[in-house]
Amino acid sequence: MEDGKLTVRAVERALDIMLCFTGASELTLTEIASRAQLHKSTVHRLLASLEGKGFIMRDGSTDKYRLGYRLWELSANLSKEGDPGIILLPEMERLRDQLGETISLYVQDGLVRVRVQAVQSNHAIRRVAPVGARMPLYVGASSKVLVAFAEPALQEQLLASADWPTGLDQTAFLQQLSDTRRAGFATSVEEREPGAAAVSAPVLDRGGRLVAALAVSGPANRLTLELMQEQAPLIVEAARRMGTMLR
Amino acid sequence: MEDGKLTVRAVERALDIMLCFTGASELTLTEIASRAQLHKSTVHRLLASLEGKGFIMRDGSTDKYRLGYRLWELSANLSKEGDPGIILLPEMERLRDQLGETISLYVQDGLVRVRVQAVQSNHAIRRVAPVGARMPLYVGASSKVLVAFAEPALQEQLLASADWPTGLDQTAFLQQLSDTRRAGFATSVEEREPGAAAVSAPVLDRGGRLVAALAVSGPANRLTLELMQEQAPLIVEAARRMGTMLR
DNA sequence: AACTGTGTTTCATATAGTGAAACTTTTTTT
DNA sequence: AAAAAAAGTTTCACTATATGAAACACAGTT
Repeated sequence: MEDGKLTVRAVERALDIMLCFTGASELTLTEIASRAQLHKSTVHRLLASLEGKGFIMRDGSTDKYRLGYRLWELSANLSKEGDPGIILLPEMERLRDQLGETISLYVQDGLVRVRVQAVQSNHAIRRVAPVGARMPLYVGASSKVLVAFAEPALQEQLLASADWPTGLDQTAFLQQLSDTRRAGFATSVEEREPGAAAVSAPVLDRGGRLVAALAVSGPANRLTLELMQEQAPLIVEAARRMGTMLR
Repeated sequence: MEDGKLTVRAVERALDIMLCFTGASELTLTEIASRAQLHKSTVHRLLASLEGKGFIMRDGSTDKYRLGYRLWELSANLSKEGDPGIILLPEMERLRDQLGETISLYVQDGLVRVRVQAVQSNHAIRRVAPVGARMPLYVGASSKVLVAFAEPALQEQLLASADWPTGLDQTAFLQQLSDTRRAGFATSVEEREPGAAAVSAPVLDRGGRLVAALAVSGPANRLTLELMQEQAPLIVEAARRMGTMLR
């Protein structure tokens, strides 16, 4: 073909089908066909293969397709001691106790970020509600970290996206990315949410690949820019330590 | 071919390659080829496809292949609020507080089970070490649950396995599976570990599919058979509630 | 330098995946 | 209830496409 890659089309299509489920919990065959730009019968065959190995399953009542638990089983292989979301929790709790603010962990997914783990500043009860929340990659400290340390292709994709907010300056954004790479962390004050501020540092695996962004967030009147600059080394260090826990 | 399934061979092979990583964190191309019974060049092409989509990555220093973080991202789609290992934690903590014993969550993976989450009876510090531990599917309360409620194919595979322990009666094992299905839970006393006992109940998703086994374990002198029978309904109910939290 | 072990690329071959269309089942509309 | 529309599934001829042998590169050993 035209691209120089030595690759298997059927496999890429099957993986694309799984990627269709980012943001959508269940899809019908025709929805998948339309999203992945494939013919119904092709999708049907690929789904049968995915389902047979447990990567896709069907909802008993709605008969729609959804991701299978095999993915969870395999993701337990990503860190030394099992599920990364679990293994990174103690370090996040330690940081929360140290700084007294809410700690979040984000991963990039397409052109959004997903909060995969969080511990609240409130010491009493763990608020699990916001885990799973999806936010744009355009604004916020963690977005800057996730884009700045990602592969360059993501930046281009993001800037070229049709969803880029009108009135958001791309040159300034690029400058912020460059600042983030140099400093090793990013801050944001009332970018995504009025009255909120955050500091964020990258969690890199042993190969130096970006895995997630660790963020400390709180009310802007408490988390001043000065305080965040001061606390940044602690957050960078915690993120570094979390990286070493991954395989 | 001989089986009636309409499926795509290349895709099944690619998925098999990912499944090679259960128990092994990193593998070389030739190791994968040998495990999956495929030719080097086939594996190479399939790996290139998997790597391109982030399902496989290469370790920077050793150059070996390992699973990619895309799997973790996708597994966040499996429960309503993100990573299942995280979302199920509060319910496990509640049960621990109620019964005062260690609570574990196991998923089946090939012919072993993996502890994907645990909360210790010790209230002070969460002991994260045993998460990720792998145990045989032949013995223990959770093994019985995982096999009893799995698809019948697993039972056959397990009984036919070359690793079946000599001196372990298959008829008795099948009887225990049948008892487990009828009762809705399983117990074990000093089966896997001397001096230890456990009760286990299945976590089923809304479609009734087995996802995991929830287990309460402790010293056999405290967890008598009578006490476990008495506590079983609580564990069954907690496992049921956990199932409803999954998508 | 010869050697075993990796990972990678090339290339002829026919297998194996493809998509149009036919067919069945389910859901919606009349 | 009947008709129509949509979703899911299977069949099948075709050739595009994945395959594996072999050859190539590129380490690390001896």
